[in-house]
Amino acid sequence: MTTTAERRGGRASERALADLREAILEGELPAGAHLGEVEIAERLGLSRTPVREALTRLASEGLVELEAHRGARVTRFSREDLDGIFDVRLALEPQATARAADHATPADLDELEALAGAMLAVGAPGPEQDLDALVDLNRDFHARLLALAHAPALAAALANVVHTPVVTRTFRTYDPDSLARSLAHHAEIVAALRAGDGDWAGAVMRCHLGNARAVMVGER
Amino acid sequence: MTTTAERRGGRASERALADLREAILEGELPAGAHLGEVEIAERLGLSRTPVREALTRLASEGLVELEAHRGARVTRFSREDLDGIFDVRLALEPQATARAADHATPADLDELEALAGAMLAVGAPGPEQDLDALVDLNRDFHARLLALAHAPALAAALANVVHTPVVTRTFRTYDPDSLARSLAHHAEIVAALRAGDGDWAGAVMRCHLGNARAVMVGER
DNA sequence: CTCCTCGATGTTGTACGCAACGTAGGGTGC
DNA sequence: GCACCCTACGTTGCGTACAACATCGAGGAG
Repeated sequence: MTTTAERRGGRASERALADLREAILEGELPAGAHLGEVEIAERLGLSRTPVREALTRLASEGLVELEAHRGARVTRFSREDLDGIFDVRLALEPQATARAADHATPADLDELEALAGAMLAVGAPGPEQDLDALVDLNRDFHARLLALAHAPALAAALANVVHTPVVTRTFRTYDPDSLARSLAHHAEIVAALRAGDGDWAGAVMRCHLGNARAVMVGER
Repeated sequence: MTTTAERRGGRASERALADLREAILEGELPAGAHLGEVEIAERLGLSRTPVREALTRLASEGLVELEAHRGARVTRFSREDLDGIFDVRLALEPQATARAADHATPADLDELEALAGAMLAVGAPGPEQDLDALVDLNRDFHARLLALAHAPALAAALANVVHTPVVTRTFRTYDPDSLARSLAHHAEIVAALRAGDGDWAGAVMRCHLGNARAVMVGER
């Protein structure tokens, strides 16, 4: 969501960026892994140039760390880092959610509700449960919500720090109760937006983040 | 303050980044100006490669916009953009200021006080007034304050969006009363921190930003 | 045996060259 | 006279080659 820089490089550069990001977020490239430019270039069938550009961007997003003449490493997120990220989210996302109430059209709300519904269906305990699908749906939901706020600076601040995917990489760490709460929050946010009550929506988002923080960061 | 990515490229790349950033913030490269890679490369006596890397980073910071096969342009900030930036600052900087109260040592406070004092001296009306020096002092003050919060994620979120220098490019737009208030706020923040009162310090920062917003954005 | 120095090796940093893409201008057809 | 197409130009995107730097290992001196 580096809005403008994202659509550079018709093909290769963008592909390298997307592939690397996915590999990191998917856990395929574990935290602390060394990323050699040639290694990645060969792996993707590209030259070093676009790979280098992709690494530069990932570094500015904070997903990798660059050390001069020593290559790049996948960033290691400590418990404190994660906690700090939740501080930022709590400072910004409720506000964004509240603003979404002023801009959301009925069509927008229908889409959000569909996502929330899908998450409830996919996340319900039982043999049909698919926690991986949940990750994508969740990402979509939050992204759309953020877009509805019509606050580009706010969205940029979040995008460049939160690494939502890192934080929301998996729902497997959620215990059943927390997961149920999380899914219910999405639906409640839509309800609040439908009611045009930004304060309510923002409050739900705060609950949502508090719940997530407890799961991911643990005891404070 | 892209902490890790900043110290890449022993010489040329970093130089290009710094020079370009300064040129943009100084107004030497006006908003909307077209930035050709070869043009900049020749101007700095470098190859296109480091220039290209610098442009990529500036784009991810939001200072320039990249259009595929069409080059880079200096970002144009609208009034709404500026307003949105202040929303982010108001959401994050008071919190950071409050946290600084927990970490600041007497030595830190002395340095902050020195900066605040220098600003009062340099900013006082009269023949000695130097509004340009004020910009650097102000940048220093806010940067140190942010560092004292010990909240890297928060600092990163701000750095990647606020472009403090863009916002604080000049104090010439301040009327005498607003300027006096602004300078007094710095001193009051130090006082609040010395008292160990994070809430107070955060409140002053909110005032500080509200005052600045009124000057820079105008009527809401 | 330990420490220091020096070389070998692999990496990143930079420069340059070619190809692809977008744009603007002139020319032609209607 | 106007609209459309086609060509020529300038730009960026990518690949490759070379140079600079950092690290690690071996060898020798103390």
